[in-house]
Amino acid sequence: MKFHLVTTEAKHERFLRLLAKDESWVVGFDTEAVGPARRYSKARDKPFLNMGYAALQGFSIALPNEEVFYYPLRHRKQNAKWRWAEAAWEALPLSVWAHNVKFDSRLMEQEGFNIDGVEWLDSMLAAWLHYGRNSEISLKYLAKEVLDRESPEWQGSLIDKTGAEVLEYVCHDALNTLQLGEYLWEKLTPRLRKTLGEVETPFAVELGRMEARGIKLDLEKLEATMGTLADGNLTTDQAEWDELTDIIPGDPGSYISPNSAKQLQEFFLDGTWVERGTTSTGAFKTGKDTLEYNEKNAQTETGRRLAELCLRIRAAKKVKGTYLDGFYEEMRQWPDRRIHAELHQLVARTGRLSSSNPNIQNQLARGEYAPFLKQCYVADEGELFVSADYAQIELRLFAELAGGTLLQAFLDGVDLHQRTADALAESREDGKKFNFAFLIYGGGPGKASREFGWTFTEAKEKIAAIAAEYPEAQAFREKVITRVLRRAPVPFVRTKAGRLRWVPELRPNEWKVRDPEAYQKKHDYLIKEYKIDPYEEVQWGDFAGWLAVDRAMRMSGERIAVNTIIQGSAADLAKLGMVNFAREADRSLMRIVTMVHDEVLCSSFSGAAQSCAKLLKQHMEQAGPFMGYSVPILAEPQIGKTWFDVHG
DNA sequence: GGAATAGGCGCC
DNA sequence: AAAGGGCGCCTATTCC
Repeated sequence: MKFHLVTTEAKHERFLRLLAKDESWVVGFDTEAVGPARRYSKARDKPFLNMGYAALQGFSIALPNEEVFYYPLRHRKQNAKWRWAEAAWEALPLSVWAHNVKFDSRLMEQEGFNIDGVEWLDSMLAAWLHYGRNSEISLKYLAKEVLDRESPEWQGSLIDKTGAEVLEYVCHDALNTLQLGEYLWEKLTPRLRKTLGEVETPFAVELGRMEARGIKLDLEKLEATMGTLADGNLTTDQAEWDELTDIIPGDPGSYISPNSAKQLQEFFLDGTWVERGTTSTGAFKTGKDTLEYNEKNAQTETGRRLAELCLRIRAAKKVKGTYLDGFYEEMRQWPDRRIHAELHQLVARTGRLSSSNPNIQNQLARGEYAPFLKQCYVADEGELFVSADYAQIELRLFAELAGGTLLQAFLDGVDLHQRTADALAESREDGKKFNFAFLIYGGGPGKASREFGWTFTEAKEKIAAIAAEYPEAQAFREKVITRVLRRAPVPFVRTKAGRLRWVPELRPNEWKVRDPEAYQKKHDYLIKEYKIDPYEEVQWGDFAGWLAVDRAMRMSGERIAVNTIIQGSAADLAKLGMVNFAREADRSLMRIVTMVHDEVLCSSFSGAAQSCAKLLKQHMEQAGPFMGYSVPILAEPQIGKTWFDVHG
C-alpha cells in the first residue's frame, strides 16, 4: 500500500492518471470533518459532531491497487487546492464504497460537491446485512476481524493537525473501507446485494438529506397555544390536587406528587385507590391503565377525582417537558433554529427507522394537546406539506403471507377490523386493537382480559373465536415457527428484502451454553417482567421438564419471529417506496422531510404539490408489486400547510 | 454531585 | 399464567 498526500499538482495529476487507466475500478472513500460536538440531553461518551457547524477537513480515496490519496482541505500548513479536490471528486468512478454513507454523502453535499453521479455502497450497511447484527460493525472492528488489520490509534481533534500528521490514519480508513466492501460484496447473496445497492444505501443518502434539512417548528406559537393550555390546566388541576392531598393541613411536606410512583403507594394502602397489579419491584402499579380504572372504580368520589387529576397533571407536565422545554434545547443548538432529528437506520432490530434528539416519531397524535403540536410544524415559506400513510400495512402483509380468506378479504376490500369486531361482538375500535395485539403480535388471554375487561375464560374463548374466524392466521404463525426452528445452530428469520434477524430465544437451552451472557440478560429480563420463579419447572404440556423461564423465552422468540417478518417487511416496503420517490422527484421542487414508520412526510413548492402527491402515492404503492406482493398496497396523500393538516 | 435505574408514557 | 412487537425521553429515586 502507498499513501499520497495531495499537496502538489503533480500528486493530483498522478491520481487522475491512475484513475483514468481502468474505468471499471471501484474506490473506497472517507471524509474527515471538524467542528463542535453536538449537545445531547443525555451524556454520551462520544458526542457526535454538530453537523450544522461542521466542516470538511479533507477526504481520502483508496484505489484497488492499494494506492491511497488524501486531499487535505482545512489543515494547518499545506493543503490541496479546492479545484483539485473538485476535479478528483468529479473523476471518481460510478461506484464508491464508504463506511456510513449517511455521514459522508451529507458532508460532501453540504460542502457543495455534486453527489448525484455517485452510486454509493455502504460497507457498514453491508456488514449489517451480511452478519445480521447492528453492533460490532465499526470500521475499526471489522478491519481487525475481516482484514486482520489494526487501525492506527488516534488521539484528539484533527483541527490542529497537518495533513502529513493524519495521512496514515485517514488513508488506512479509506483502504479498509474498500477492501471490506469488496469482501462483503462477495459474501452477500444476490438478494442482499440488491437490497444494499438499490434500497438501503440510497436510503442512507436520503436520511442524510432529511437530517440536514430538518423541519421548521413554530415554537412561539406552540408556547402560545399548547403551552398556555398546559399551564392553565396545570394551575387549576394542581391546585385541586394539592388541596385533596394535603394530608396534614398546612404542612407542604405531606403533599403527594403525581409523578412519584413511590409517594402514590399511599393511596393504595389507605384504600383511596384500588390496586391493579404490582411492578417488578413489588410496588403497586401507578400507570395509566391503573389510574383510568380508578377514575371509574375507586371507592370514593375523592379517589376517582384524584385518579383523573393525576393523569391530567402528568399529561400537562409531559407536554411541557418533552415538547416545549425539550424542543427549545434541541432547536437552539442549530444555526437555522430548526428541528434536526437524527434518523437511525441500524438501531431497531426489525429494520425500522428510529429517531432521537428529538424523537420525531412520537409527536402527539391524539388527545387534548395533539392538534396544537402538529399545527406548529409548518411547511417552509412558499411550500406545502404532502404526506401519505400506508393503509393498514402490517395487517396487509400479514394477510399476504397467511393467504386464504384473510388475503381474499383484502382483495375483496373487506374491512378486517370490522370483521374482527363482529366476531368478538365488540366495537370496531376494539376489533382493530385486537387485530394488532392478537393476530400480528401473538398476545395471550391474560393481556386480552386486562385490555378489554373480560374474564380470563372469556378472553380464551374470544381468542379461540378469532382463531376459528381466521384459521390461516394460526397456520401461518405455526408454519413460520416450525420452519425457523429448524435453522441451526441459531434460528433466524428474514424479511422480504432478505434482511436477517437472529432469534436465539427459540432455542433457549442451546443459547444458554453458546452465549451465557446474552442468554442471562434476556433471562433476567423475563423473570423480572413476568415475575417468573427462575427455578420453576414446567409440569405439563409440550414444554414439560423445561424451566418456566425458558418456556417464556421460547414464546417470546415465537412472537419476535413472526413480528419481525411483518414489521421488518413493512419497513422494507416503505424504504423502497421512498427511495424510488426520491430518485424520480425533482429536488428543486420537492423533498422528503421525515418518515414515521408508515407515513412519509414531504414538502413541495406550492405549485408542485399536486404532482408531488401523485408521485408519492405512485411510488409508495408501486413498491408493493415491485416486492412481489399481490395484496393491494394503498397510500393516500394529503396536502396542507401544517403537519396537522396532512395527518390522518 | 453525577451516573444509573425504575416507572411511566409518547408514537407506529 | 400460556406473558403483544418496535422505539426514545422525562422525572423521581437510588447508587456511588
